[in-house]
Amino acid sequence: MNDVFATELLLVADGSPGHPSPPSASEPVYTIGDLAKRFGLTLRALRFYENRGLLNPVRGGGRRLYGPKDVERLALIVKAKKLGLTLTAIQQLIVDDGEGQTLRLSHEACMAQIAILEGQLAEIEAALAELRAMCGLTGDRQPDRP
Amino acid sequence: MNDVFATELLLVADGSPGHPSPPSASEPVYTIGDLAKRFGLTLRALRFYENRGLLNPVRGGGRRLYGPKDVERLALIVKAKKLGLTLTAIQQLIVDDGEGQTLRLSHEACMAQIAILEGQLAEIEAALAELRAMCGLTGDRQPDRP
DNA sequence: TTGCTCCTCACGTCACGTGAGGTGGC
DNA sequence: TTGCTCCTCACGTCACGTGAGGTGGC
Repeated sequence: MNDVFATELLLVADGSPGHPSPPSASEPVYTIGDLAKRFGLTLRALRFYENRGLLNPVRGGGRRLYGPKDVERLALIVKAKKLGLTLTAIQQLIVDDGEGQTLRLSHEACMAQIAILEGQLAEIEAALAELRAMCGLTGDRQPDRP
Repeated sequence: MNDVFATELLLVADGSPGHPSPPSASEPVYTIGDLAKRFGLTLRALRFYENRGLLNPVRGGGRRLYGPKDVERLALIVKAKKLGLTLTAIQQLIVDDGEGQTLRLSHEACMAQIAILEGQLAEIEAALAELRAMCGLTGDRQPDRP
C-alpha cells in the first residue's frame, strides 16, 4: 500500500525489556527514514518528538526502530499538530483506551482551540484585505463592477 | 489626544551627535513606557526591536528617549507585523523617501505574502472544520436544517 | 573505496518572556 | 523609606534547522 513500507519493511525478533510497547515477533518495524517519508517530516522532527517524550522507539544497533504503536502515535501527533495544538498539549492529550490511542480533547478544550483559531483567522483575513488593497486587488476577489 | 502622551510628554534640548535622527529642540520625546502603552507592546519587545536594529532611540540619563521619527517608524513596524512580515523583512522594507518613512513592498513581494497567508488561511479553516466536527458543531455554523 | 542511512552533540533561528539585581527621582 | 519606572545581563520558550564529525552495512 505504501512504497516506503513495502520496500523497507523489516522484521525484528524481540523488543528491549522495559520498553512501554516493545515490538513483538513478526511485527513490522520501520526506520526513522521510513516514517519521515511517510509523514512528510524531517529526521530532526522525529528525534525532537522523542526528546520531548512524544515517541519512544526501541533501539537496534544504535538505530531507532518504530513499531505499529509508534506509527499510530505519530499519526495522532501529526493530526493534532494540524489542529494547532502545541507539543506539550499533545503529549497530555494522547491516551490509550485499551483498544488503541486517541486524542482525548475535552469539549471545553475543543471550544477554546476553536476560539484561538478563529482569532488567528480574523487576523489573517484582515492582513489579506490590507495586502490586496496594497496590491491593487479587490477585497472579495470579484471582477470589477461597472 | 492621548492620555499617555498628554501627561508624560517631555521636552529635550538636543540629541546626541551622530544619531541618525536626533530629536531637535522642542520636539516631543517619549519614554519606552509611553510607546509600550500606546502600541500595546512590552518593554522587552521595544528593546528587542532596538537590538535588531529596527529602532534607534537616543539616550538621556541612561534612559531611552523616542522622538517623532521613532514613533513613526514603530507605527510602520507594528503595521508590517500585522501583515505577517518578519522583523528581518521589515527592517529592509522600511525606507525614508524624503517626506517620511514608508513600507516599500514590491508588487511581487506583496503577492508572495498574499500567497503565504492564503496558505495559512486554508490550514486554519481545515483545522476549524475538523474541530467543529469534533465538538459537534456544523461546519458552516448555520442552524440545523429540517 | 564510495554512497547511503543512520547516529550524537551542539549551536542557530524566530520573537520575544521572565526573572535577577541595580539605578534614579519624586 | 517606599513605590515607580527604567536599566542591563542572561537564561528560557517554541519547534525545529543546520552543520560537524563519526558509524555500519551493502
